[in-house]
Parts: sequence; structure tokens; C-alpha cells
Amino acid sequence: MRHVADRAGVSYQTVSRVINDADGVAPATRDRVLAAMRDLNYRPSVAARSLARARTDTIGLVLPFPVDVTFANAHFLQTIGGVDRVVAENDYSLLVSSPNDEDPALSAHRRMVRRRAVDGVIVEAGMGDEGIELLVEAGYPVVAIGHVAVAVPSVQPDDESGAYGAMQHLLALGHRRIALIAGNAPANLAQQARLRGCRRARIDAGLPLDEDLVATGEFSLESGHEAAARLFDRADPPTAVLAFNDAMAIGAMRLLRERGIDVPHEVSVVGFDDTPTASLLTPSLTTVRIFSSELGQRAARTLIGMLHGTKVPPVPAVLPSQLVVRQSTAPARRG
Amino acid sequence: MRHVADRAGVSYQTVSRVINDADGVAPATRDRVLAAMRDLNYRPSVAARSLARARTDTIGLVLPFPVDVTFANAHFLQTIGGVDRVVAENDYSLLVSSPNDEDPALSAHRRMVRRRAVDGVIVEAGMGDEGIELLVEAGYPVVAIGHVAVAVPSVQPDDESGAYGAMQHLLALGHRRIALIAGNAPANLAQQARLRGCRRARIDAGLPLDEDLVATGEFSLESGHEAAARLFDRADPPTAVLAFNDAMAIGAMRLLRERGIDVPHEVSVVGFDDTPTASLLTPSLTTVRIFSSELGQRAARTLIGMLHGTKVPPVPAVLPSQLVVRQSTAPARRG
DNA sequence: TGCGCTAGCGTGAACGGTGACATGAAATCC
DNA sequence: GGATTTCATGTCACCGTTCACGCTAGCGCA
Repeated sequence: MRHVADRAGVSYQTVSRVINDADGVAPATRDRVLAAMRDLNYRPSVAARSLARARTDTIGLVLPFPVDVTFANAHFLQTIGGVDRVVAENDYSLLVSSPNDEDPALSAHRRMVRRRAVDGVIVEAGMGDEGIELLVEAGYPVVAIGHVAVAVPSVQPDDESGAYGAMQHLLALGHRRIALIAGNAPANLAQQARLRGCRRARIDAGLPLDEDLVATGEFSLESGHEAAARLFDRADPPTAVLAFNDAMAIGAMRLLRERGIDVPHEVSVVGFDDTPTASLLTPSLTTVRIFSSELGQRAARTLIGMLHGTKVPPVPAVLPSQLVVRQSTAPARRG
Repeated sequence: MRHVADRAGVSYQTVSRVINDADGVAPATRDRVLAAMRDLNYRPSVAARSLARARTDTIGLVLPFPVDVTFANAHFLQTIGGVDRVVAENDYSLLVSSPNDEDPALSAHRRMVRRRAVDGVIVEAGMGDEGIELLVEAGYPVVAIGHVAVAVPSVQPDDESGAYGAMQHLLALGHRRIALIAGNAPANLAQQARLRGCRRARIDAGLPLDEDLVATGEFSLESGHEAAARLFDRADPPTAVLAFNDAMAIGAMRLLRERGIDVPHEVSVVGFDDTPTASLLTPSLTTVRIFSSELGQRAARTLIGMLHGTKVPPVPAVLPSQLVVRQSTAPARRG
């Protein structure tokens, strides 16, 4: 195939030079080569190139869940959107690997390791760190998105102060009985950070965290609905709900509407993530914005930097989060 | 690297045989080789392998929009979920390419073509067929998901009879003034098929299609909301709405709720896609199920079949669609 | 005993590029 | 005007695998 190219032109290795537009090629020959390439509709083979150069210009992306469930989560959606954008800009390709049913925890990582087809890997945290260790052991540069315990560079939102701000906001509005709809994976570090933030805000206000007002869900709208049902079935229901993502907050709002409880005048609701729909609801949702897309972009940029030789210390880069106050929160009623 | 392996064992090409578990290897040697591979923590190089075998065991996926917007659409989400599953099952990798801002129509295809890194490509239809032609010219096996005019194998839902069924259902309930919330790309073939279905149902009932009751949106919840606003601002609002996807139907329902119009007793609403949320709404949404995930699975299986040498004629495989009647439709009021 | 067959393994040549170095011609220098 | 530098191009080895052979030893069989 290369032979064809230089038959059209004159030489051989020169073609390679042209392709990699190295200097030291006369404009005239370059043009001839380019023309020949076009005529023969020649495309270089990545396989051969990556064999010779020992790199693939491809970045792996390991998802925590199958594609359809991962992307059903607005936060992940935005994050990966950010990754995608940066990857494309820098002319890398994106190879995705998602877990299969048999071995949700590790199969995606394993598949990525087995075929040595990527230069580096971006991992969505959240399913334990074993898989990440696997990748690191296999010698891949790895950047994690989210909270990880392993020593790899990572980018993460400031969950703790996000939660702190949200809780503080509710406290400032006079709420005292504040329910949490948290995640159902206590080991999850993001979860822990958020709980820490909530706890700290309450301590700073001189109040303990009301442990039995902590319900859990699995980040879907439905689970938020169910969790809220449990909370509002109680004899002494909360006056405010802080959910650990927007979907669950929306689920809670739906339950409240069904029960005829007014948001925000009877109960305030706060979400987490600031997904696009949050602002479109009625009432629009007060929520903690965590800049998901930026998270992904930053991760991708970091990894690409590493591939270009930049040394990145294995510490998390923390992106600030920010409380967005909208209509779903209001002062607590007297009484 | 291979040298290391056979140093540990005894031979050289035998290692290759072991890796591809070809026969003609004594169990004893095989074990020794495997042990050596493990000891040296050896992983074969995809690059070299694909160079030698002239295939990459990777399937390309060309998305119509950037990752974050593509997957925000529940239909695409499910579809790609199906693709992902089958691809993983068959031990292929998935390389995704999405368009950039400068050249939305073709950049994703081009990028896929340029680097010759995949064995075949799955394309989501909907952004014109030029890109697909590009891929075909470059010699890739291509399977399209959705309606295409190019001569490549494709899988598509039966949009026409889906729409027919939905329209018929509304007509049977006694509705006459039935509004459509269609897409805003008249050239889109899926769109045309659905319109055809609607029109046919009305003709079969002896009624023409009411052209000025056709609003358009861009398949988001908000656009459905806006389209519905236009429809119900009219002096003679419709008694039923048929939206071309669930998101727009939900947007329409939201508008109706805001205006205090009861669904289904005053106005019936029908969606398209049967997304997971459709069944969770109150009232739950009557909608046309199009088996998105199956669509994706089928496409992936078809492509993999082609890669294994199966000849597939360049005709669409049509998956039946099916009307799911739930609570959002009711008989038209008298008068 | 001699022959052919087969199972098991090794050999050499691709696959399609890249990178280091060598070469030759033209341009520059003294 | 010869020596030296510079620019443009060619040569060669190698990246890590697979594939099509070829070789060898052991076995069965006449």
C-alpha cells in the first residue's frame, strides 16, 4: 500500500515524512505525494503506525455501569460529554468499556487491560478501586473522575463544601428537621464527603445530624420517590429534604406533589448536580452545581498531558461546587 | 516481549498458538507457556496483532450529536445500550466518534475513516446520508440504525405502522381534532414514515390530516412544552396530542397540567418510544414502543455477522413497533 | 525393517508503518 | 575552487504478531 504511494511519487520513506508532516521535504515532492495519496485513496494504517510508534492515540474510558444506565445519570452524561469534547479536540479516539453482568466490578477494567489498545485510561470512580489498581499495575496512565482512595491523579467536585453549603442554606432558612436522601453505598467516598459536609454544617450550627432522617436511594427518580415516601410516612416528617442528586430530589418533589404537600412553602427540597432539568421544573430546583462537564474536560486534559510527558502528582484536583438557590426552598414555617 | 515468553518456555511461535488456542500444542507445553506468560505478566499487543491479522476487533460507533446530547435522548440511550451489550458479549471493543462543532454533519465520520482503526461501523441515522457514503466508500462494512436512503444494511423501527396504530387508537376513542408534535427536520425519513402512518390512518377513517394542527419540536421536553403552548393557544384547541417522542409528550402534559387541563379526560396524549419514564408518570403515558435496545442489538449483531463473512443485503430490517395503551388516553368528550 | 502418516514444534516471511543513519546534490564558506 | 555544511531523499532494521510452510520424532502398519 505504501509501495503504491511511492510508485505514484518517487520515493518511499518520504511518504511517511509527508504523513507526519515532518520537515525536510521539498514542497514540490510533498505535493506530488499528497496528490498520489489522494489518487490512490490511501489511508495509513493505525495498526502499523501504533506498532511502530508504540502508541495508539486512543484513550480508554471505563464506565461504572452499562452504557444505558451510566448515561441515564445526568451527572455522568455531562462528565463524559466533557471528556468526549476534549478527546476529540486533541485528535484522540475514545474507546469505551463498560462492565458486563457477570462481573460488574472488574470486567470493564479487565477488558481494557487485556487488549493493549489505549495509551491511557479515564475511569469513572464509584465502583471500588480494585479495577483502578488493575489498570495501574498494567502500566497505564490513569486519571479518575470522582473520589478514589488509590494513588492516581483524579478530579473531583468539592462534595463536602457543596453539601455544607446546601445544609447551611436550609439551616439559615430556619429548618431543623432536615432529611437526607443519600446513596445506598456507604463505602462510596463522594457519599462520605457529602455526609461529612452536612454533619459539619450542623455542628457549626450547634445541632447534631439526625441519623434517622437519613434515607437512601440509588440515584434514580423512582428511588427518590420511594425514599421520600418512607420519610413522609413518619409521624414527624421533615420540613426539608436534601437529596444527593437531582433525580432523587425530583422524585421526592413528585411524591410531595402527590400528597398535596406544597414545595417550597410546606417543605423545601434541595438537589445535587444541577442537571439541566433542575432549572426547568416548577418550582425550579435549588441544587448544588458541580460542573460535571468541566470535571470531564479537566480529566481528559490531565490524561492527555500525562501522555505528553507531564508528570502529574497522584492527588485529586478539586473543582469548587456552588449552591444555586432557586424556587424549591423557602423559610421554614413557624411552629 | 515475545522472546521473554519463549525464553521461559521453550519455543516461539508456539506461544502464538497458545494465545489463539489453536490445536497442535501438547498440553504440557501449553501449561508451561501459560505459566510463563503469567510470570512475566505478558499481554499481547493489539497493534501487532491487528497489523498481522488485518483486523482490529473493534467496532466504530458514529453518533449524530456530541455524547452529552446524543445520550440525553432516551431512544438513543437505549439503542446504544443494546449495541454496547452485544459488542461486549462478542468480545469486540467499541470506539465512539461524535461530531465536533465546526462540521456537525461529517466530522465524526471523517475522523472514523481517517484512522483506520475499526473493522466496521454502526451509524445512528438522522444527520443525512453523506457521512454514511463516506464510510462506505472507504470500504467499511456499515450498518445503520434508523431510516437511511443509502444502500447499506440497516435496522429500523416500524415507524409508519407505529404512528398508524397510535392515530387509529385516538380515532377509535372518538377524537377528531388530533394535533401532532412532530420533529423539525422534514427531510428526516423516520419523521416522514410517521407522518405517512398518521395520514394513512386518517384516510382509512375517511378523514384528512389537519395540517395546521401539526406543530414541531426538537425532541426535547421543553420543545414539546412550547409546541403544546402554540397548539393550545389556538381558538379551537385539539382534543388529543400525538407527539413523536415521549419527551415532547411529557412536555405537552406538563403544559396541560399548568393550564389546568385534565389528561386524559379533557385531552388525550400519546408519545413515541416508550421510554422507561413513560410508565412512571401520572397519568402514565400511552405510547408507541419501538424496542430501541433491540434495535441496537440487532444492528450490532448484523455488523458482527458481516465481519464474519455473512452477506447482508442492503435493505432495512424492520422491527415491529407496538402501541402501549396506558392512562393518558381516554374517549373524547361528547360535544 | 521400512515406509508413510501425524502430532508437535520451529522457521522465515510478511503485515504497514517509523526512526536512525547514510547518501547525494546543492548551497555556503573561506 | 575545494571543503564544509545543509537539505532532500533513500536504505535498513525493527515494532510484535500471524500465517504458510518445513522439519522431526514417534507411531502404526505391511
